[in-house]
Amino acid sequence: MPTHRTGAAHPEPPAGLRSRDRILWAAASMLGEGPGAALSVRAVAERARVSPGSLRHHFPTQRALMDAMLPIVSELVLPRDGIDDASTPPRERLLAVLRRLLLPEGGASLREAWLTAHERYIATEPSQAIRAEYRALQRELRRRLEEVLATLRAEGAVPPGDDERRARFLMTVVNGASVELVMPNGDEAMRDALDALDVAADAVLDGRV
Amino acid sequence: MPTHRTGAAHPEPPAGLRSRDRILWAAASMLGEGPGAALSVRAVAERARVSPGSLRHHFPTQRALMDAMLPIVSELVLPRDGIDDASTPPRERLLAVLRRLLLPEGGASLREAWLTAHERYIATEPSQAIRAEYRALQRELRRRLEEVLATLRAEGAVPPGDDERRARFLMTVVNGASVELVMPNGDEAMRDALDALDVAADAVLDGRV
DNA sequence: ACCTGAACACCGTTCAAGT
DNA sequence: ACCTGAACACCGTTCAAGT
Repeated sequence: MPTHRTGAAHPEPPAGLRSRDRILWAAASMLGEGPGAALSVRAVAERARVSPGSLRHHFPTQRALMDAMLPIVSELVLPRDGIDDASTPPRERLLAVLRRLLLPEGGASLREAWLTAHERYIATEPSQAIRAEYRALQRELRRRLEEVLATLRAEGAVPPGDDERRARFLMTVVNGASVELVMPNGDEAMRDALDALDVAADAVLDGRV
Repeated sequence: MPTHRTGAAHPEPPAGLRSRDRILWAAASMLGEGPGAALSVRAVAERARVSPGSLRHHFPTQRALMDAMLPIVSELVLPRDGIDDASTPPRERLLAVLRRLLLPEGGASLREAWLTAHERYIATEPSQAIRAEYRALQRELRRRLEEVLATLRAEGAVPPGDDERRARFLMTVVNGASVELVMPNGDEAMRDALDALDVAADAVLDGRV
């Protein structure tokens, strides 16, 4: 029985794209085709009209390709900021903050961030200074989250309550979602992570926390 | 360069075991060896002193083998104590399950567990088999969580709703709390982690999710 | 029924060779 | 620097053939 590789009806990369961008385009178009679209080297390379070797030249490992895709995907999913923009609903503004906490700024790789954090804070017994550094960082992030909650509370979008506790809870959920993104979950990981943020945001906005 | 298959020092299956049980024994012993031990057909078959074909005869798919392993593994991690004991309040029972998910059984170190998970799933590019293993394990844990939710729902302690979504959310919170326990937070970390579980459990029990 | 081992269609990665 | 395509060492699965 012949293979399914009939050469038919593959979407073609837009003309004028450089090889590297054709690869990103191909991977994006395949991710967009829903779960089950395996991002295999050969499948992506074929759609990008590029050899496997060329793909490997631009993205030395399959993981590197995935890491390069994350910012692109999240850019499509993430709304713009505007935390003080009272014209956008409070829920959207809170979610935007949580999503930005979840995904590193500037297209940095989430996996890189985890490798660094692991090395620095877990693998080797952290020194007193490093412990302090970590805690200061966490405190700052929580402080900013509390600010956002205070803003929303001033608008009446969040009922009175313990903002610090709420912020801690939201941080925990963000951390959990982050773990699940860096673990070898499937293409549905991003959807699940964002869904967890939705649930947490709703719990806070409804004064359930 | 020669392969690593030196034929050396593989643990031998206990004598007198039937072929099917040798396979389960081999898979269990490999899971117990920590990172890098992929549950591939050939590796398991070799350790079980059985051909790949024979393995496939007893377990028609790799997924079937994993499914046969999971109850064994998850029983070690998540013993189902008094989940059906209706004399203790539902909230306490749910919290007990979440806390057992948070903390490794048998006094094992949470940090050890993280080091292993990091090594196995993040640091080195996980193979297809290891990815599948991780996802199967997560699926099994979530399934057990759904069972608990269904039990509580049958008692009227949890309003009707999407139990799978709730289970996913609870897993995310547990993961987040776990990260915060292993990170160099202060002595308040345990209090905060347990508090996050409280918040999440309340959100679910109140039908807020 | 149980088991063997070769074969098939994949996979990610490496690499000598071209431009 | 960029790209090719073959080759390597895996993977899960199938299957004719044996007992």
